Amino acid sequence: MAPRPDVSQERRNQIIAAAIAVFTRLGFHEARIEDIAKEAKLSKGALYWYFKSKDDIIAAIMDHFIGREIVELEEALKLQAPISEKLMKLNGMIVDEMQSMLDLMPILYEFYAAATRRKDVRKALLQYFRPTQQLLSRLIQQGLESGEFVPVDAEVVAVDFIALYEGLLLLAVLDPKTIDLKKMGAHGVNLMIEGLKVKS
Amino acid sequence: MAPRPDVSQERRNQIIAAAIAVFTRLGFHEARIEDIAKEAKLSKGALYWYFKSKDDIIAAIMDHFIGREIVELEEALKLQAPISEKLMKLNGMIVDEMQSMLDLMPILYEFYAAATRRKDVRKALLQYFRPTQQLLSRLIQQGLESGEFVPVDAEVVAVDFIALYEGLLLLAVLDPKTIDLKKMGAHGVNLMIEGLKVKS
Amino acid sequence: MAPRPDVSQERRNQIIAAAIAVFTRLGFHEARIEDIAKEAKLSKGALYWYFKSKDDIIAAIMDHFIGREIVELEEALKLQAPISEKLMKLNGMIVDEMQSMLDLMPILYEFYAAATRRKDVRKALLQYFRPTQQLLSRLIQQGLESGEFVPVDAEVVAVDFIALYEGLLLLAVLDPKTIDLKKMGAHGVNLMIEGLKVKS
Amino acid sequence: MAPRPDVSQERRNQIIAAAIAVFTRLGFHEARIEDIAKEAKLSKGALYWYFKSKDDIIAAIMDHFIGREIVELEEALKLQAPISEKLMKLNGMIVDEMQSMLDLMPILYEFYAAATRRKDVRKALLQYFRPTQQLLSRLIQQGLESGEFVPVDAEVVAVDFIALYEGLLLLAVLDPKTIDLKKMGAHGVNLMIEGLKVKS
DNA sequence: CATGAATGAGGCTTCATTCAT
DNA sequence: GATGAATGAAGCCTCATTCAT
Repeated sequence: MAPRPDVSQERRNQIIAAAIAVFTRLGFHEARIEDIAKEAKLSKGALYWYFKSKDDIIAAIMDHFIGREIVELEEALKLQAPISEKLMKLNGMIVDEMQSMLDLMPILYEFYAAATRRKDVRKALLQYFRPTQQLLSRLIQQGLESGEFVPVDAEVVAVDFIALYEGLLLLAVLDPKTIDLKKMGAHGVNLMIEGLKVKS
Repeated sequence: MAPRPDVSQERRNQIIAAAIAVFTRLGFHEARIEDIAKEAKLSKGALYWYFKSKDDIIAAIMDHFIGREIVELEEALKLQAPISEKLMKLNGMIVDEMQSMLDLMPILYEFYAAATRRKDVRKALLQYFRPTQQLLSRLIQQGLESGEFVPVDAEVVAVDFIALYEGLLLLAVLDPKTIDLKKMGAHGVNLMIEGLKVKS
Repeated sequence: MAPRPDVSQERRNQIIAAAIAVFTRLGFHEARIEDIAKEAKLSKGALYWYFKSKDDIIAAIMDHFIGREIVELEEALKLQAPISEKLMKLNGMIVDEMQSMLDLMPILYEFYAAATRRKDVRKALLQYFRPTQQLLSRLIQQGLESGEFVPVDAEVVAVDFIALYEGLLLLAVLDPKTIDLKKMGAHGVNLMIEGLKVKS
Repeated sequence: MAPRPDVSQERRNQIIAAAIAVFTRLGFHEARIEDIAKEAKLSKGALYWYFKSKDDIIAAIMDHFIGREIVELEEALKLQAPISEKLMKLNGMIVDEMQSMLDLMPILYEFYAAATRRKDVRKALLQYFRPTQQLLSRLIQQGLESGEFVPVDAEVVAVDFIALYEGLLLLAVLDPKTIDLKKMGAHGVNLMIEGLKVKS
């Protein structure tokens, strides 16, 4: 009588979660469909009920990454404070988010590797960075206009910020013992912001 | 001391070169031993004469990357100039080298992805960064000691520099049209150096 | 005696019809149970409610073929006319029926192929031919007895007639543009009948 | 020193032969690549060294069928005898050949089934019949021109002959005990030839 | 040293069949 | 009766690796 509730979205999420876990552990190539099925506590066939292929699962994960919301970051712009402080605050938030993404780096790096060869992956990843970059860019632009910062190309500096974050993330992956994302991020960003400030 | 360059070494290099070309084009997983053999104008059997396995070829490529010399960089330290200028100079050299590595990024990123799961790869890659990092670190240290720079943790700043470079490299891979490695690298480094300088 | 046409029988027919359509389009192997279900506007589960398996559906189709009545053909024997004319008339009816079976040839040929390996299928198909063959045989026998035909083995000639029909059907499938079943059937049968007639 | 002789043609034939044996036994669908490999005393991989896919093997078998030579049949035309005798002789040869093809009927009928859905298969099979048909047609045409036969459409009669043969082949497959290809073929052809002759 | 035919384990995927709802 | 999500056995095919020549 009661129509069975549509479980398909739930299943898809369940499979995506399992796939992320397995891909993280083994990488795209080493991970077997069977492994993902087991992790999801489903049969192989069930996976193919919800996804067309292994690649389709990977694509769904990519979307899952890209689709992250970053609304909270917007808040940083609304504070009443010097731009440099806003930037530091924003930086802190970004680093916090990165910290939380450390576990996903194995997958993210597979995407980066794929991006070197596939335009669609490049595009998707760029979308991933764009919101943050635009936020930074706007903020820096504000600093320029308010006279707080020396005249620079806001876009370029925004890219430099992102680059710093991304680079630290990579180094943190390679050497988590030595690299303290938070500390080193703050340090680097601080330097850049100091460099931006007009010398009084 | 130097390994005598017998035929064997020549063949190995020939194979490594072919493997790099093919892996760059296709990635580790998509590349077939057959493809590498063809690229090297050898038979599959010949490859197995010189390398134990596909993984062995990959490992050799890794060594090939790591083993690159960076002696020229050392020169930067010997100039007679303000540290900030030396740093800028060094930066330029590093960026130039990176520029030349852009083609190898597909392989490098596969290594990064592997590094997230394999300690040996992590170690090897760290070795790759270490010399540059130490060079930067020493230079910054000099700046501190000479009073040219504000007191900072030289190690940390060196890492921030490397991170900036690495991050730009990633972004350049994703969006080569927009990202001008040289310009943006100079910009970012310049900001940091400005931030380092003691305000007069 | 007649099986009461309950819902069950109706559903079975519905499924058989769908299966014939799909098998015609795709063949036994390429056709999926899912395809048949869709064609029948039923669910896969429903199909399994009425049939034990895919093979069971195929078997039912086989029965469906075999069970076709050919009562009308019997009429041909009752005409008052020379046997040769009766034969021509019968031939026309057979060819007309074949014409109408052209659409089912894809399935019929799958059965023929199966017949080469399965005795039960062979038996069933023979039953399919037998009535027509017996009809022909009886008619020819009449011709012999009436002295209208030269002495021949009626059974053998009946088989030759059937063979001619079947052969034309095959050729019509392979080359419908060129093969005019009706015309060529009439032509061949006419020749044989002429050959049967006693030369005056 | 001695270059290894090229075994590829040999291997292909070996595989084709094995495939014919297995397909005859099991049919295209039921036959496993593994079965063919075992029959050919090769590994699965070896099959794929010489053929791209299972379908490729089937296509090669098709070609193998089509490629049969029928030169000997041509001889029948050169005899100095009445056309009707030549036709009987030709008939005998065709039936003999068919007799020898009985074992291949399981495969041939799979092709026929496929032909109902695939134009390329139809074309190939038509090529298979064409030479024989043309031979028959020419012979009948001779009979017409010499006044030995009543005026008929030689093409049509040739098709009827072929149809008779094919039909008998089918019936022989279904009921080998009853159907004597040779006898019934001779009988039917004889009737038709009698029908062709001008009544003296 | 070099070749390339041969091997066979193992992956992805399909789909007939089942069964909880 | 009917549904369609779920199962899992089994097939085709790939490709790293071996080895006779």
